[in-house]
Amino acid sequence: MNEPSTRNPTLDDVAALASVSTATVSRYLNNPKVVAAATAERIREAIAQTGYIPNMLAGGLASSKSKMVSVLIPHLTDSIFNDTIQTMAEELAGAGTTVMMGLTGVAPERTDEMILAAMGRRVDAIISTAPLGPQTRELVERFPGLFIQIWELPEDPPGIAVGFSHRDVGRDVARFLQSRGYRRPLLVTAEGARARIRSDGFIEEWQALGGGEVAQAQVDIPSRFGHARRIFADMRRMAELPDVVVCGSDYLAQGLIVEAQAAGLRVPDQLAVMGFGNSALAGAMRPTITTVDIDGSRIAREAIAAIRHHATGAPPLARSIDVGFRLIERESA
Amino acid sequence: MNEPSTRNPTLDDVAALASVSTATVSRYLNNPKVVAAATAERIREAIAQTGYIPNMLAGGLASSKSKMVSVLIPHLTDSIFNDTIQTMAEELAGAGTTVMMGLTGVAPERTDEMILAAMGRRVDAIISTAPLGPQTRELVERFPGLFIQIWELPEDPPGIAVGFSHRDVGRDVARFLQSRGYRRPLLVTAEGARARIRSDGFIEEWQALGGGEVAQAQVDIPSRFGHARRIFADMRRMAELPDVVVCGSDYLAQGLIVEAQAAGLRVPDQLAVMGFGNSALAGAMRPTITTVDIDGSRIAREAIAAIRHHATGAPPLARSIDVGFRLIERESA
DNA sequence: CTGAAAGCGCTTACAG
DNA sequence: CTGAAAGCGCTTACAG
Repeated sequence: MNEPSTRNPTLDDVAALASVSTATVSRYLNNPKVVAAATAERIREAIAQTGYIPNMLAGGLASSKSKMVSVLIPHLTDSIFNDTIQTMAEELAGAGTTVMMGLTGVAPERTDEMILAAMGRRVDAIISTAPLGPQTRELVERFPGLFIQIWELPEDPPGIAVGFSHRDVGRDVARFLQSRGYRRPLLVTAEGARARIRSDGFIEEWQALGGGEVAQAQVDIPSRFGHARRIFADMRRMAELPDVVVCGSDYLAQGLIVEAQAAGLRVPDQLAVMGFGNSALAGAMRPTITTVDIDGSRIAREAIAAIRHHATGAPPLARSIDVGFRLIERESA
Repeated sequence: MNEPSTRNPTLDDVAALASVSTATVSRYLNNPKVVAAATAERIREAIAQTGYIPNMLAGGLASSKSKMVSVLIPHLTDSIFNDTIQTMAEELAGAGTTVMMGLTGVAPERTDEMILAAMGRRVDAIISTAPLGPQTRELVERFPGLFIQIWELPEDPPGIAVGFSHRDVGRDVARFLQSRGYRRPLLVTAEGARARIRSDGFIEEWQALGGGEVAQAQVDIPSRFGHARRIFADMRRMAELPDVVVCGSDYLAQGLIVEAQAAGLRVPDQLAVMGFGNSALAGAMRPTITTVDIDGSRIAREAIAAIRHHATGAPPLARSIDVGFRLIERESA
């Protein structure tokens, strides 16, 4: 039961105990069906007896497949990406691949650092939610694995992209709100390229449809519940109150509903609120929040499918995968 | 400018270009001050020219220091651990260490899998929020790195523990609520060992202080905003309405406030609500949420300090680090 | 301050 | 189906 155990058992120990070569043990580990049943049995026993745990650093070095994937997100708290990451981590873990998490924050140089770190670990893929600057792009071009940009669809992605059109989201929301009869929207935009594109899309369509001026307010990224107090306070100082507030996240939308109600306004009658992301709370809030559903799990699954496809050596099936979005009408707008 | 670049540049390429041995380049990379200034300069240039990115798989294998840390949490969404993970990832990244994220879910066997994966990658430390079963414990005992259990303080942790006493939290909350004059608490407990210990502490103290029966309700883990509807509906069917609901998270507390208000109850006058975790929304909600603050960032920093200390080869300074907690009185209870 | 060389623990053609 | 052997790209005593 108790080995001398001064050091970790290695492949050699297992091979010796099973009276086979290390090559055979390695094959058993990576592709069990190529070894004879009787041999496999002996190896299995030897592994159990030694308590062998394969050293994936060595394996990765020898095979130049690290079975690691780097996932880059700006932050964790109130993150709209959580479903994507969660699905990613779960599905990959099932396949023996682990997720290396990189928090890029808002500063673009952090993204470069994290990509460098990922490349240093020879990850099989980098999945990034961060829009790339020109410098980062150069770096990524040298990455031998698969680079997947998610949650947006740039014109000319360095690797492949899995996401949806933020401009179309903005447009659809504009069309929806006008058809509902709203006339004085307030657009609360977080810093960041994607939010800006949604806003542009909104304004474009809003005015193309004959809508008037669009009021705007800024919050820092990510747009959170806590932003609502200031936004609402500022709003009350406007010459004319907006009739609908378009938020960059369901969290902020929730915050605005709370503020409005605390001030005695009925939602949506006196103030409508629209969210983004369809997080779980959107359907559970009172009133339930009208929002835009993004299938974050599907983004993860498409990314993983692309990674698996890439692993076969085949060229990508598509450079851009559009998972679309769905406007969900509920009570708040 | 454009190398032939059929393969990644290696240490050898850099060494050759700088006319030094690979040993010297390696030293420059890991401990720059031991190489002569002039040599360092040549190496720096060679690195820039080749675009060399060190292969940390090889480095880790040779040095048996992977510069990776595995962080195990049950899930990402609405997670009370987000601050801890965020701080951890940020501080470690600054030191060139990366975080390998393991989502253990609720099933204990997933935890074992993730620990095995971490050991296979020869991580320097495993930081886990999951309470350990006997089987896992055996596994952990063989882990040569530092095992850190966080968010709780078990009697006899396999490595070290950084957390606080959940029992004391329960007791303090009981004492606080009785002193505030509440008499009919409803305890909403999530599944999971820690929540149970807080509940036990609460009930113990509540009754020691002469309080009567404590009503209880169950939710699955983690306790979320969305649980509130059912809990509130069930509550209304109780013979006598509770006067305070003690929640396992601020999210659930928020949900109950929303439900109560939607039903026309004033919080806290007709129904008080108490949260747990002091997430950002607790201070921003209306009414603001009375809760228990856990300094998640500090837990991360203490864990990192322990890892650094461990790296020097010294024995741990303490097996248990209690970061405490703070009851924060706000408006909701 | 620097170099030659062994070694870390695997994988993978190649040959049988 | 299996083995011998080279090689993956680093680090680190050891010696100078």
